Amino acid sequence: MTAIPADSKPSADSAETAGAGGPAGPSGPVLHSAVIDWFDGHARDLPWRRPDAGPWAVMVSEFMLQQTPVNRVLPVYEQWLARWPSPADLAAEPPGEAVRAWGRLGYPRRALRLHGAAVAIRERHGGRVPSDHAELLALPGVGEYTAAAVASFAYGQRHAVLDTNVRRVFARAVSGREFPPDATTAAERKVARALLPDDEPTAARWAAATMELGALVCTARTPHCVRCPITAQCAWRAAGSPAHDGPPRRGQTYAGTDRQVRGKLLAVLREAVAPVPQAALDRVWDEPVQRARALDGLVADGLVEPLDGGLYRLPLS
DNA sequence: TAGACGTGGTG
DNA sequence: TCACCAAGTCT
Repeated sequence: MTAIPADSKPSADSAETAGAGGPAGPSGPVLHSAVIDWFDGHARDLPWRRPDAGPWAVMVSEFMLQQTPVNRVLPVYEQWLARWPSPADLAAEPPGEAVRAWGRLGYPRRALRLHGAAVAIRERHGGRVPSDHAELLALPGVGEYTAAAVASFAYGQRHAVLDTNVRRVFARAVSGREFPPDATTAAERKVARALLPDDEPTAARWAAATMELGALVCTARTPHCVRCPITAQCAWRAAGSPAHDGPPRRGQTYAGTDRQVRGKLLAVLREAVAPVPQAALDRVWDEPVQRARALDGLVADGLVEPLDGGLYRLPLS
């Protein structure tokens, strides 16, 4: 079976779409149908995908899902939207409340940025999550992926949505490699654009479907090719599923790092209802230089507010 | 552009 | 057990 060509034309090219199994390989629409039909039968019932989930709910989910598994997001997401059903509701509270409600999701700067995005939405967009990609991109915490995801999932627009799942699916199916490059490349964007269905609703469906395929089937550790709807067209399979070559992929160290210390410090402040004395923070880490550096970093990031008398709390502004 | 930035589940 | 991994963004 012919693998998906890296230079696939958009499906508008009727000459190519007409002949299934033509010389250029599988046509776009065939590929789209295979993945989207699979999605129709296997998509998880996630709250941010339900009809009652508006743009704000989608945006909240996208922030929380950055580098964070679905299962850990679910309970925090539910509480968050119950407490702050609109951007204005969140914007009306201090940023520290967002950090507190973030709980142990990790990367708490996301909470600060989501709060900042809510403020910006109130100030610049009349309290409505913007639908324009450039306006989304201008919000704090919204990068290339999140802007495309919100525009696509919340507003049904046509955007190349390149998250780690989609990048892995394309790396395998199109490029014949086990893993994508460390950082998103122009070549990956080109592939994603080329494979994007022409009409908006189908493109939005395709974006969600390819993400789900990567999350459930074309997984990083042990891909379930037997259950894959496009296994017959996968370049990586066709090549015999070669192992990743080249330099080892960047690992994440954590134990003993500033990140760990920051996490411990912030955990104390999240649980506290009143300003916390320095001494209480000193207990979480015994190495004073690293501890001070971590605390300074949290203050510099706006995650912690220092008060007079050696007291600290989550930020009121 | 490489590295910082949390946390916890898992093979 | 312990690296690896999870819907990235920012500098």
